[in-house]
Amino acid sequence: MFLSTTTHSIDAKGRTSVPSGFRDAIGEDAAVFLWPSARGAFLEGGGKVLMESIQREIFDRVTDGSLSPEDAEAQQVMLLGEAQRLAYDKTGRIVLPESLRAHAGLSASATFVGLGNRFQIWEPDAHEARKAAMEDRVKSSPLVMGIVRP
Amino acid sequence: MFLSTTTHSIDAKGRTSVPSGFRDAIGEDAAVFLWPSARGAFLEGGGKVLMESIQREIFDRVTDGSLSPEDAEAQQVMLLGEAQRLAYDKTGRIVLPESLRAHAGLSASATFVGLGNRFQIWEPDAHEARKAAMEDRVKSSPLVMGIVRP
DNA sequence: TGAATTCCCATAATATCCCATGGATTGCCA
DNA sequence: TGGCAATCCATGGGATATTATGGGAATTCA
Repeated sequence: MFLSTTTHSIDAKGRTSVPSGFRDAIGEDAAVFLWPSARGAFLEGGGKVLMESIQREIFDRVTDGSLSPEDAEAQQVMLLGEAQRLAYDKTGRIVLPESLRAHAGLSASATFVGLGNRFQIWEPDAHEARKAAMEDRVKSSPLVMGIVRP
Repeated sequence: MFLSTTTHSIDAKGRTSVPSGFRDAIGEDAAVFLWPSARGAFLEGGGKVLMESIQREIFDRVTDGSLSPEDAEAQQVMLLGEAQRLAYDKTGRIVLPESLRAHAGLSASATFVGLGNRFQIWEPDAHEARKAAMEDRVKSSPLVMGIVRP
């Protein structure tokens, strides 16, 4: 499970460390999958399990009729087509390709945000701003804590 | 799994490199299978596994009645009949036959787009245009990233 | 024999590996 | 429970391996 938020530096070679907790969550296949979010200037990602779920969910939704074949292909192009598999080395680092860095406006450092089955990568300042917005929203949203099924 | 989008040059001999990530996804049988798409000016393709799935799916759909024998034969003629098996050499290159290059309008370079279990090959500019259209479609499409079933 | 195709080698750029370091945390034991 | 040692983690830098691609030699086919 991808949890907590940490910021790591991006060195001259474009390398950054995948948080060690994230690596534990990924397991066997020592790689993260990243793609530019269609919803904003940040990256979305996960492990092999997530990519396979996404692939299957798109397929299943075409089968059950909740997604047209055209929409499905659009999703595949923008998500699978834009995603990259980045294997990390023994020290847990990946090289962030220039295209991904550009999409998220990353330069000196990157903030990894765990969201359970997936995670996001933000430019640190952008994440601060977005977190403030999220905080307000939580205050006016239905209570989640306390009604979680045991 | 076929992922990400990369553009490779086509040299004077008609050669182009199969993206290294695609070669990893293909495995043992060092070859790609390509055919002209019936849906537009691009090529569709995959590995041996994909071809076998397609063959089986056509068969199964005739068996369960969701495809008439006549439609099945049409699919076979246009897909299996037009497909070519292209083995890549030690450096990972294939020669794109003239007929395929013509169908997709390829000249100096080719854009490989990974879509999970299969991929497409586009003329780079055509792919740019198509991607822009897909982006719009994704924004108004029912599937929202971030709610993928765990 | 000529044209096309396949094979092999060369190269530059890039990505990956490996070792090293310092800081922080954890564990251990008196 | 204080403090020392061991471990883990993030990160820097140099060495090594891969990748994409060009060009020439060898082979095949008609």
